[in-house]
Amino acid sequence: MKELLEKPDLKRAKEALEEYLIRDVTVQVNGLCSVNYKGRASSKLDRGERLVIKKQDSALLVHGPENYQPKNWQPEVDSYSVEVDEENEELLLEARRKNPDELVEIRFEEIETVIVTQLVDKSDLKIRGHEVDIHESIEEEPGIVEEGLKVVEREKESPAGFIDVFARDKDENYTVIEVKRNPDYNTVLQLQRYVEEIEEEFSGEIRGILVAPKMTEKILDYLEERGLEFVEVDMEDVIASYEGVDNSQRGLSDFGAQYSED
Amino acid sequence: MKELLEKPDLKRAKEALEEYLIRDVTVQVNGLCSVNYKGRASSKLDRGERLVIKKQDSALLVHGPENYQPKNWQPEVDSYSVEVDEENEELLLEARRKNPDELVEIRFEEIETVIVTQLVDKSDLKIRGHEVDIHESIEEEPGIVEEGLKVVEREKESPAGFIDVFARDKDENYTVIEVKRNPDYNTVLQLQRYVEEIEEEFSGEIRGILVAPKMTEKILDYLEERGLEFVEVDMEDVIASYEGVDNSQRGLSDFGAQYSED
DNA sequence: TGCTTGAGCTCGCGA
DNA sequence: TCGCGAGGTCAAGCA
Repeated sequence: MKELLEKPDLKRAKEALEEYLIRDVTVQVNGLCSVNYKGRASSKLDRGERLVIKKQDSALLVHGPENYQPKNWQPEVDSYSVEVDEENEELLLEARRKNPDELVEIRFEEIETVIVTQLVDKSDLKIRGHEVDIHESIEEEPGIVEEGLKVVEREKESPAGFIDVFARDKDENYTVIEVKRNPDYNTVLQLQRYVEEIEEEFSGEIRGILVAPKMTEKILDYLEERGLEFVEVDMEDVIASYEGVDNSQRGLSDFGAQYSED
Repeated sequence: MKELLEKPDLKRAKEALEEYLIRDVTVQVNGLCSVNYKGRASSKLDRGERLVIKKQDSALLVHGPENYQPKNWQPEVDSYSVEVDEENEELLLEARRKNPDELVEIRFEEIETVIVTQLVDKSDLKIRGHEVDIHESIEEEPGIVEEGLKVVEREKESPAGFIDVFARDKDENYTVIEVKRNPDYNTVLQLQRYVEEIEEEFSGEIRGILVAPKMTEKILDYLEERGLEFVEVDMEDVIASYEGVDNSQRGLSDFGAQYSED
């Protein structure tokens, strides 16, 4: 923690905010305030006790006592300014933003606490079932797509672009695999282009498989008209195989131990 | 403020959380934690310093150092549980939810601060520029759409549905006004139907005006092909006229006073 | 309760 | 930089 102020007067709060709002820290302010927003729409929030958060990328959140969503916000702020109006006994915090041109004004009458921290979070949210994860799962466990499949190359370059997974099936046929979470007509055309490229390179019958967690009837027709195939991956399979990917990063010796902890 | 703990040990933190998570208070926890989510999807958030907020309606937010949106969340939680694992020296906070069946697990290794407040906020966010507000603005100030326009009826019933605003222009021509924030092809067809209905009822040339804050080229063509018109309302105009609507609710005698307070 | 639609959507990807 | 699509979308209105 960098700083913690309890019931600071507005001048003291202003000093802290001026110092920390522009720095790469997270600031939490609890206090009685009213809020005005003007920009893409316009909103007015009457006085009430709220939690105001400035994040390290300058995003601003004004949270009321309820709801998942903030009452008022600014995804990224270009410039902050802080003023104390001694006459009205209020602290005015302005968060301006261009493109779109927006302004959030927060008028504090009382400030309960100011907390300044620097959050360190190198990890990223790994949502499983996303495209890149399906790739990894297929590389790790090609049996998800088809028994006997052996991955030759991943992200293989071709004149038409990068091929998600390039493999050979149990009969040694070259196979192009395209992975999409939400396949559409364009996905089919792209896969077709890849197959044509590979047919030129390897001069033979090349299979093309679209791998996705879901499929529509129309796109399936479109796919089959072009001699291409579809394999549905169950999200559960992908997640299950992904557990292994996660743990394999820790080295094989303690793989069993890690796994049994779950 | 109800309570503020600085660097509590996990047992002390558990006591506080058990007491306050289920009560109608807002709890902010800064600490080093990892998060698992399983439900509609599945996600894993490796250890990192985060801001965890439990709001008064039991909503849960896990904020990282960046972005407007939380890394992980639960809009409303059915039940919380808190356990301390003394062996692993961690505090496990579970937020369960049914319909959909979801679970967020937060494992704290260190807790920097726990802040408990009760936020009181009776005001509501009034977003202006929404459809209903544009209606009100037009009724209040028809000049926004066109000079000399007089409103005859609002929400006029017709066999094709309710007409947003029914008016006469400065030449006494009947005019059908359809208001949409995000107009599409269907909006055009609806307006056309209204105009046709009114033409039957009043047997004459009827104007149809689509009023919206934005418009695309294609929909504009579609509109004009049908002899209909488009008026762009600037959000600023709507908001400006709306100030009057707001204040008029207070009664005329103190209108000036209220207005000058802004 | 379930479905549909809008959102100050936000966010990320690709052209 | 802009446009398009996805989201654990969320949230409100309505059948």
